[in-house]
Amino acid sequence: MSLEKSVLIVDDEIKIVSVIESYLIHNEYTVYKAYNGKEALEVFNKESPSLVILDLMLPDISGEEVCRNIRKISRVPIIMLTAKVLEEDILNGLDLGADDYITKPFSPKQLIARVGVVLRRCTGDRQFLSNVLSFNNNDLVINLLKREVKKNNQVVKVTPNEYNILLTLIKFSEKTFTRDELISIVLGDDFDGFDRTVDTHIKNLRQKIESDPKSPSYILTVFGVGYRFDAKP
Amino acid sequence: MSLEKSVLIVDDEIKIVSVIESYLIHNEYTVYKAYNGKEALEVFNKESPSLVILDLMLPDISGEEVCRNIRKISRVPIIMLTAKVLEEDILNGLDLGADDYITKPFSPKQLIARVGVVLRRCTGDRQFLSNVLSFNNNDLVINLLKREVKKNNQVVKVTPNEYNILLTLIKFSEKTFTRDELISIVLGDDFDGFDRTVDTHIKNLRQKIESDPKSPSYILTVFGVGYRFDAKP
DNA sequence: ATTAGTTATGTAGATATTATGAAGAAATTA
DNA sequence: TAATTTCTTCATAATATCTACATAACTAAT
Repeated sequence: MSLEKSVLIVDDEIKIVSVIESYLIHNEYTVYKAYNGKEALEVFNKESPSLVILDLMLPDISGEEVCRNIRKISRVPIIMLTAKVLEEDILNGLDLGADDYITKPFSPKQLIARVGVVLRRCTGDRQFLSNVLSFNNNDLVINLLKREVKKNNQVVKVTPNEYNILLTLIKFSEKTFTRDELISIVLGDDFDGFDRTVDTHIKNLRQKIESDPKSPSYILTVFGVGYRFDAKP
Repeated sequence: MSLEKSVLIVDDEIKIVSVIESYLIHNEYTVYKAYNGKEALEVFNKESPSLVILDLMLPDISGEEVCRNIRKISRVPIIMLTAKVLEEDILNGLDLGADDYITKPFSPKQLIARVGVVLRRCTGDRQFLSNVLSFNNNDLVINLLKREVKKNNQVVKVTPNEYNILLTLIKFSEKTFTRDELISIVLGDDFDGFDRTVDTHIKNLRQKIESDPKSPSYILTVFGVGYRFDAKP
């Protein structure tokens, strides 16, 4: 419920739990512990951890069963941790809704790293990660799925032509486009208008995405030729 | 960019690429291939795949470098695939922004399973956990079993087409749908009517589920493109 | 510094897209 | 079959976007 990240460790081997715990605490996670399946579900319901590390060999209910029960009510990230190395077991684990599957003996460092990766993936601003282009340290972010452009974390409304011009420039960042090329790509070959129309779209785009539209840093003018996109990493 | 999922495989071993490819195709992924780092970046820019499987030992640019370059502009999920088994390498890989790290020799089945896990986490199409979806603090509640929609605790009657459009929008929350996409999903590909019919359904839906249909907060218009659903679960 | 050519920019009419209400057609139900 | 509901189309109003043009600012070369 709070901002801090918490992890529930479920394993009946006290030693393993305490090793993982110390690594996690060292990395500033809040830690909850459970030594059997029943306890795991209780603690889970009570504490709503941000992630669960789940051993599959538990003295009472099986880890798989615990996983299934958690999945009925939550999509919390689950990392399975087990001595079972059979292909079948791993596939089954992933199929049950696990987010990662680590076999014992394992390296605590790697486990912590994977905890970080899974959390980053699951909590990181809930965007559709694969469909996002971002430039200049998230100064300019384009969500391809939504067709949405964000400048400095603020949504800016771009028109269809503006969006298409921007995406064309970005897609071939290294290339300088002439006005005619942009027109034929964005407006179609049968556009019989004036090529300076592009200038107006560029002007409007710059107003929206440049920090200083007077001296643009994304959409650069190539004098005598056209425009190109330049993204700082 | 569409509903289908695509994977870019980057590996210089042709045999490995083709094995992975056949598994992926069998699981209905679209596959792109690259056999070196330069090609990988080109294909990546051109195709915007939903996920990248990246070998770290490439003949030209190192896989790490490719990963860094992709991460400059995209948060696409990356699964690293390599013969390096040193702890250090794995930690380094995860640190570069990889979403998973699999060592060779690997099991294709497990690789595919992990692709699925990562995509499940990163992409929009949510599999519904329960039979009830609720948004905006129960302002809008949809009971999938009953096919019932509640606005502000009041049941509102929605027609079959309205329900299907709403659920399609929700299922791929945040994706902007064109009218034609909605028509082909909801009314079937053999609908030979007018795409503006969708507008009327949207209008009617908004009357039923929006607090202020004049300025909708659930079903948003994306000018020149179509509509999308936007709400906190 | 001058000049010819090019780009930047504000504005406004033209064009395109979306919202909306109403009505007939089609489908469903009684 | 009649009654009811739902779907589709259409017309029109309300918005949003596009384009062209005029003029200012800039660039490169003489």
